[in-house]
Amino acid sequence: MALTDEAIDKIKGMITSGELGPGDRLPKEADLAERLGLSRNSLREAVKALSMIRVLDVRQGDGTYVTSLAPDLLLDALSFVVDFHRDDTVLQFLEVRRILEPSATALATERMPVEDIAKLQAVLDQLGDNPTIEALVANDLEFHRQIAAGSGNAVLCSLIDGLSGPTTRARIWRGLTQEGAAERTREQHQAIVDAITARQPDLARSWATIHVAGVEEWLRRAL
Amino acid sequence: MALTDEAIDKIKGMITSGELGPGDRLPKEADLAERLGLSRNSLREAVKALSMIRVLDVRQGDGTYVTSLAPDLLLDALSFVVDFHRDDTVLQFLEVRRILEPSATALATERMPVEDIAKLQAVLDQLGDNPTIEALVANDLEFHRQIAAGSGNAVLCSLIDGLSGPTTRARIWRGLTQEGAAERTREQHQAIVDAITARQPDLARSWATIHVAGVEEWLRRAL
DNA sequence: TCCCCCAATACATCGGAGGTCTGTTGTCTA
DNA sequence: TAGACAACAGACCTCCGATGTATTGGGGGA
Repeated sequence: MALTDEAIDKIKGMITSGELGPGDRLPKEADLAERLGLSRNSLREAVKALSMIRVLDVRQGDGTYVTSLAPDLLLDALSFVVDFHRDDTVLQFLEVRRILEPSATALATERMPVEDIAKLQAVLDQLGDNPTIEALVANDLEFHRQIAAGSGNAVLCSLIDGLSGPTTRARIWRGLTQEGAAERTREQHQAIVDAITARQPDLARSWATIHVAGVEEWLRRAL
Repeated sequence: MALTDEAIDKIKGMITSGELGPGDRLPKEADLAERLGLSRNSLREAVKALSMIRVLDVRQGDGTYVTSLAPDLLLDALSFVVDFHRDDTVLQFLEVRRILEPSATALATERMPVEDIAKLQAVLDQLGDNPTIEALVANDLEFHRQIAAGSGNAVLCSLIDGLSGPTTRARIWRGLTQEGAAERTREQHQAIVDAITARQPDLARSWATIHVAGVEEWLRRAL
């Protein structure tokens, strides 16, 4: 195994063993390099890799710290990864979303406080009459994010959020190529909010399924 | 933005733009560094980060290549990330598993070829009478991996695989075996295989739900 | 024709130097 | 005394040049 990978494992070990907790500061580069028995350059590669996946937070002029290790932070890296995928695998991501999103919506129906439901409605309302494609997509993203957050499960939330990345592009194309899509999306979003407001999980789940399946079906035909 | 991060973005751009495809070889370090306008050391940090998440594959003495970019490769990094989580967030991961695994099992029930079902049964059979914890963990991992693979969705498969990393699983098993849950798990595994063999998706889904929920419930009590 | 050796290639690792950013401290002024 | 400014030290950022090491492919010998 390469020296750098070893260093990564050792730092990982320092964290998982509890020697380093969230928010703790690492020894300075030179000291840590000496302790791990490698050069600063090699150590920096290890630290860079760990900061990429949000495990470490390096601040120039200050020091290197362990992040909060919150699930949403760590799963953030997911969206970076899915960016690399080409159109043919996007369908698989969408299939997974069709599994996750309905469940998240059902959970949100049960757990979401009334005031958050109001915020959800507000998101829908703030969309004007003739929004741009970008505004539509941004609004859609925000809508689904709030529902995912309403599930009360940070892991589920950021997973859905991350998976939505690659499908975003697809939605933009959809908006460009399919005229009635925007209006239908709005209707479905409203139906989901209504179901949540009425506290009917199975109805909310069904609408969410239909909503995602609609995008999926369109994409399947388009490819 | 740091120079290294810029380099990461540029390399990412070279791939997403199609200039570099899966399997392609990158220019050698010195050339690429010059082209991107930075030193070799800084470039190496960028390459290291990208190879961490399996986007690049560096081979000493040969060169640096773009990987296949297959979903399973890229989501592999997930298990690394999951390892950092402590017991309190593991519950959230398990909750997500309880959403994904039943659906994957149901999909596998419909799509899995007969010979793969036989292999699945073989996995269960090859476990002896008094297995070690390591054997249990490995067997459990293999069982669920084969089912996930049977769903025919690589993204779903590696997501499930990554969500309960070996570390997490081992930790859970260590606790479970102390309560003699090994036998119950084996029965549930068998029930899942039976349902798949009978091609009854709803039954398979239910067993999978029960199976995951059992672990989840135990963990909830243990914390 | 086959096999072994070696030179070329490319990544791995190292140590040091100069630059830049940040937080702190000490001083000056109102 | 309170606030603002300047100097300082600590820590990361970037680069350079050199040496070590693994892989590959070609040339020479049997």
